[in-house]
Amino acid sequence: METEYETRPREAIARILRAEPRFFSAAELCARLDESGTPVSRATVYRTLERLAAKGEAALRLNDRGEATFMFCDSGHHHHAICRSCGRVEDVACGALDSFVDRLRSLHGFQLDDHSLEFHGKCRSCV
Amino acid sequence: METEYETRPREAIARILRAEPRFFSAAELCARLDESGTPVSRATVYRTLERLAAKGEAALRLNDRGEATFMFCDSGHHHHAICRSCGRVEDVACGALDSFVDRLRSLHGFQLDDHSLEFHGKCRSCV
DNA sequence: AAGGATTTTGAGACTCTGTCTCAAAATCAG
DNA sequence: CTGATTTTGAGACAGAGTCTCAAAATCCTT
Ligand SMILES: [Zn+2]
Ligand SMILES: [Zn+2]
Ligand SMILES: [Zn+2]
Ligand SMILES: [Zn+2]
Repeated sequence: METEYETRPREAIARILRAEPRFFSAAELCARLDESGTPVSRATVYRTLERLAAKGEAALRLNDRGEATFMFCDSGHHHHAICRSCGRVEDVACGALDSFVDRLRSLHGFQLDDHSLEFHGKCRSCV
Repeated sequence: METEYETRPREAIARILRAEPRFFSAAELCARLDESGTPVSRATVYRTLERLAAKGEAALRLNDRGEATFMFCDSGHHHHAICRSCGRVEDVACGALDSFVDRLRSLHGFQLDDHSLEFHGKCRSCV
């Protein structure tokens, strides 16, 4: 068998991710965990995040420095609008990309099977 | 004054980038340069790519491992369709994102000022 | 509540990407 | 050719992420 254990490190990480709708880097999480009195090793932070992402419970995003960041997130297909100043993330339903798909197929013979779309700006409280 | 010199390393890098419409990582370029008999140090490869990107002559893209990759590219705003198997890139004009912009503003009070959009699939010769 | 099979963790070594330094080499104008 | 200026390369360095393996935690069974 392959049972899953509920452990203190995993709960501490989930608690931080649950608290804010924004992406956290592994380093950020380590710092937060240290502050909150339940330190967790880097290895475990990475393992836990990877596990959450694999289960579809967290979204993985590379920030502009190429660092992996994670956020709790619905599993269905959608996109994100990220606030430049506070990092807050709004989910955005996908749609209206059909024109791109059509154009690419007819113009270049390109067969699309995926896309990534992300918005940047200022959220209501940061404008 | 601040003159720009034409040097062998810069020309060798430009020659490789010009040859294929796809993104190259610094490591890839170093390997190619070694093979082609005009080795260039990593430092110089990075400096040259950074310089090209700053001048708007090359596009910077983080691949799925967070590594910086570069490609010669028009400077105006547009997007890319990238072939999963051969890496070939087709430029795609931007458009049809107005519905997203409207929805975000009215629904969340989010003030958009930028976006990134990328397509993945198989190009004509790889289907 | 104790024992034991199984899963998880942490410390630290390690790899890899990318940056920085500075003396040596290349470029170019005069 | 000479000399001022720019560029390069070797290697030290920093930071993200991976890996190992013994020790610790979890949970099931008795
Ligand atoms: Zn989301
Ligand atoms: Zn979508
Ligand atoms: Zn382009
Ligand atoms: Zn666009």
